[in-house]
Amino acid sequence: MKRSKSRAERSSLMNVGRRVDYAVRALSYLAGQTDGKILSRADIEKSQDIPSFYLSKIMKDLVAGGLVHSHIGSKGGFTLAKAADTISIKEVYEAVERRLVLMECLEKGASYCSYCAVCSQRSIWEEAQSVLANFLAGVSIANIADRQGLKERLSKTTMQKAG
Amino acid sequence: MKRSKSRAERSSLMNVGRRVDYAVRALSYLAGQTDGKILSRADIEKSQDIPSFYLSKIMKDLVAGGLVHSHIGSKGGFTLAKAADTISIKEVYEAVERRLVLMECLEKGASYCSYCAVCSQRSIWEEAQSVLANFLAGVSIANIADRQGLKERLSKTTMQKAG
DNA sequence: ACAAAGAAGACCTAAGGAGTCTATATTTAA
DNA sequence: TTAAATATAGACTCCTTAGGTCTTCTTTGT
Repeated sequence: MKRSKSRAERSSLMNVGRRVDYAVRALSYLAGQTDGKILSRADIEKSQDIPSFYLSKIMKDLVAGGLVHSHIGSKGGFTLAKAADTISIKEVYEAVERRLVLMECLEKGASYCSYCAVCSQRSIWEEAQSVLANFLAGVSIANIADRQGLKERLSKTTMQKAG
Repeated sequence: MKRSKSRAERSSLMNVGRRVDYAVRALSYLAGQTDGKILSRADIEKSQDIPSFYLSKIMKDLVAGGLVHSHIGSKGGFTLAKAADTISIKEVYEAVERRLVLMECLEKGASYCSYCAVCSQRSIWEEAQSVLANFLAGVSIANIADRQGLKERLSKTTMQKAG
């Protein structure tokens, strides 16, 4: 019974691409709402210039990761599941991509590289990884949403797209 | 006149894959030689369990990056171009992959994301990137080659492959 | 009942990573 | 002078993935 690989089984390399970008923007936008207002996918997509429908896959991961709540049905949408200052960028990355791992051998061990047991590179990447992970664990969505008054700019201009 | 994209123009995302792994192993192996002995591609490939011919593309990048010297012709091969303790892992990464950049917007700016000017995520990834880059700039091939006596193990056992 | 949402997942395209191989230029050794 | 050994350069394949689009089903508010 063949089944497609889940996200977690796939390549475990660092990839900070559009998914992460969109996820952070969506979460920041939700964080900027007053009294936990429910926002629909289409609303978020429009305000953040995210391609139509693409966000649905990302929000699903954020829901599964416990970062947002979804509200099904008419007038439904999304809200943050916890305070913005308790959502770290590391969490976001891991929710929408995969565990934060720099090199495959760090997850797969000898099944990836038979020299694993005597490898002197391994500890280097392990350290590099934790340096990075610790940094990202220390930055929250609130840090981003508040930074330089982004919240105000967002609500005032509705982020009109630059030329 | 169409030409294929150079490595530098391609996706600029972090990718610590086989290329980097092989490059580090090859350099460590060269570092472990006495009196700058010349080693052929095939020799390095065998000793480090790197797929046949694959190393040629990697060594080309390391030569271009000034990390190794090549010696063409019979009895030719490769030697380090500078002392192992002056070759950082960051240099190696950038020689065989691309500039160390976590998120595309950090290189491409507004051509990647039109919100670049008001983006509050940007500085986060910028900081994360420099945290990582600084760490990798502080680790050298010599650190890896010497670590836990790898040099001795390599020369003694010629790295017999595990089961 | 109906409309407005999310959930789930199929589908497509382009690009990139990994690996293989061949033709050519260059150098050493016999 | 010739043959062997070697790097150089690049074509080529295979497969996976990122990004994006769309459709169908289910749930919910009015």
